Amino acid sequence: MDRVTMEDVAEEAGVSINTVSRALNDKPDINPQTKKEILQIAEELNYQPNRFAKGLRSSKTSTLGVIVADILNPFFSALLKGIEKSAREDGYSIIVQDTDEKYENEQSAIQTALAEQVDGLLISPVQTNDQTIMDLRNSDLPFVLLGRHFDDLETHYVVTDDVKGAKTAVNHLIEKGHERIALINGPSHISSSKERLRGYRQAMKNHGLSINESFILEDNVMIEHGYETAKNLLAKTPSPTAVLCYSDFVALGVIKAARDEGLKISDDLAVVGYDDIFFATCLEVPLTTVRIPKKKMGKKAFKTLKTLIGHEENVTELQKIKLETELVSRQST
Amino acid sequence: MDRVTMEDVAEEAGVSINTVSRALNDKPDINPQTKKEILQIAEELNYQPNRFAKGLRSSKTSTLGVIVADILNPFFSALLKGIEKSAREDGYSIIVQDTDEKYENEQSAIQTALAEQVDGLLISPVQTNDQTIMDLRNSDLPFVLLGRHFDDLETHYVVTDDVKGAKTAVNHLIEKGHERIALINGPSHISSSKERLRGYRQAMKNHGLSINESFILEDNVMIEHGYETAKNLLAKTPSPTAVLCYSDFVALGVIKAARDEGLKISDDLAVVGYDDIFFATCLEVPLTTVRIPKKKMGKKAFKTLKTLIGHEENVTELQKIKLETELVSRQST
DNA sequence: CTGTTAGCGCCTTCAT
DNA sequence: ATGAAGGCGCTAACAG
Repeated sequence: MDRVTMEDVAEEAGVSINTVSRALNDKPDINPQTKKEILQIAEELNYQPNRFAKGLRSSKTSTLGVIVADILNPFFSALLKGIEKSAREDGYSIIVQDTDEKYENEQSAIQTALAEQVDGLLISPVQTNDQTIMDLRNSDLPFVLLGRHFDDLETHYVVTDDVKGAKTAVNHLIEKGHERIALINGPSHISSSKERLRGYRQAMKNHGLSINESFILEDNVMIEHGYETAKNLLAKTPSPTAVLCYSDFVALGVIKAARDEGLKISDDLAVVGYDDIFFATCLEVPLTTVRIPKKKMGKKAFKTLKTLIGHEENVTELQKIKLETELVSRQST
Repeated sequence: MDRVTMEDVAEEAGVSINTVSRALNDKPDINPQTKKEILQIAEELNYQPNRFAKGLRSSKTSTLGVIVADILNPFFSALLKGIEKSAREDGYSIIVQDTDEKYENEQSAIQTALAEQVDGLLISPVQTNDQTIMDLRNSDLPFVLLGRHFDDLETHYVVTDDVKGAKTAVNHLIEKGHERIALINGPSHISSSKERLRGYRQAMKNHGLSINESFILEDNVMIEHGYETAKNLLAKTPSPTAVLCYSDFVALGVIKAARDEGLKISDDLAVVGYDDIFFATCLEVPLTTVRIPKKKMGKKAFKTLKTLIGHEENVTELQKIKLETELVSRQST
């Protein structure tokens, strides 16, 4: 049994293919009555539009590309979940690609997305190089950056307010009486690292605290835990009494290192994570962390992209969206 | 600047569209020299085949559907990562859908996949009902079950040997001297739960240990931690001295509950997880767990599906693949 | 309001 | 070894 086409429906309804098309696509110029009949018949026959014919004709595919840096990272999984859900609700399919934080993969992923003729693209860029994104801007494919953005490259993006997020976290630590506060940050080429560093510096400065530059360390995102880095940090004299981490994963590593040193979390070393992923609550000492509204962010990114797709070539105003984070205070501080 | 088509290439090369098609698709009946020239020109012009035209003609899409129960679950993320990688290497794109372990979502996801005209489907079924999968079997879309399978429904699948996995874990606990061993299992409609229960029973029986049926509990997969369940379990008298958990997440909940009770992990309560997800090593007491080769499983599932797609309508032999797990012994036992 | 016509870009006969 | 013609299923333009 072959797939049902518009022709089948047309025949059954005794009208032309075109009329069927009008009915199915909510076009004007059709008798409500015929329309109703056609829809009915299409339903009975279980008509499913052929995406490829449609895509070929209209060059609209109802498919979006999503390029994330690492699906295994719960932060991105959660974004993906939000994106998938809202896209699906809106009739879009998503094609997912994973770059493993490697620039060359980003390049080929974007190439692939272009070849796939997606209607739009959501990307969390690797940021070791901005060439691909620049190229992309020169193509006419609408895209929105996800969670990361460039200082010197104007694009649409949906991120969180990382300056503020880090600032709030540091303020919290200062309120708790800490002065020797360290930062184990992500790679400095990533915008969120840069901004969190800014937030950290601002908060310290605002409270008149001097910054020990050796307390500012950088870690790899992919390795996802700051164990070694924290080891180094804790070996310093004087050692910090509090650490703000780039992610909850990094915080895990820090906690492990602290345990090795016989330090008690909170009492001897306060730890603040970032992201608020599931297991933050499950630790021996539940983790204080900066919560990112991940699913919401995914949804928002989709909505934003959809707006762009709607307006097409139009000079749409640049969408620069910063969502708020929330400090979730638990027992690690 | 419009997209480059075969026509453009043909014009540039001074040949017919058809010849270009022959060159680009490695068809016979073409002069090696002209072929070479055409490929050269296609390259220069950066020709990209139009998937939709291609799909329309050949009804092959180079796209696979992947339907997982919960992207947020690191087990599925890891599968996805393996699938994405191997699919990409082979020129396939993947369209991802998430069912949130809900049967109605599975139904619509499969409908969607059908409408999307993917070449094949990878599914981790919800298993509260097998109707969708039965329907799918009656369509001619090749599909492979992922991580879960049905007893009474013959399909291709790639899973792990859950009977053996659980048995090995229980054996390990018995070797350590435990006799009151509990099982906090997943929902009983999921095949892996059923099989792990079988493995548990077999291991206990083989060692002549009697099973306290009240030590066998069932938990929700989505909630992803067995905290409440473990609370109940630990309140029993006599209480178990060891627990095998359905996942590392469940194990986390158990550990938390044990902490509440003032029980020391390993000494007072031995805990074995399942999956071996990242943070299993990062816990205060690193978790002994049954490692599932997740990425490998993803790759294997893709390969299997690809075989089916190759052979098309053919009565291909049923692929029932069970991968081995590995008990990773850490400090929680 | 409805039908006819003409492709979208590609691949598959069938000629040459 | 190459080209011409036709059509996959659909939508958009133009007639009526």
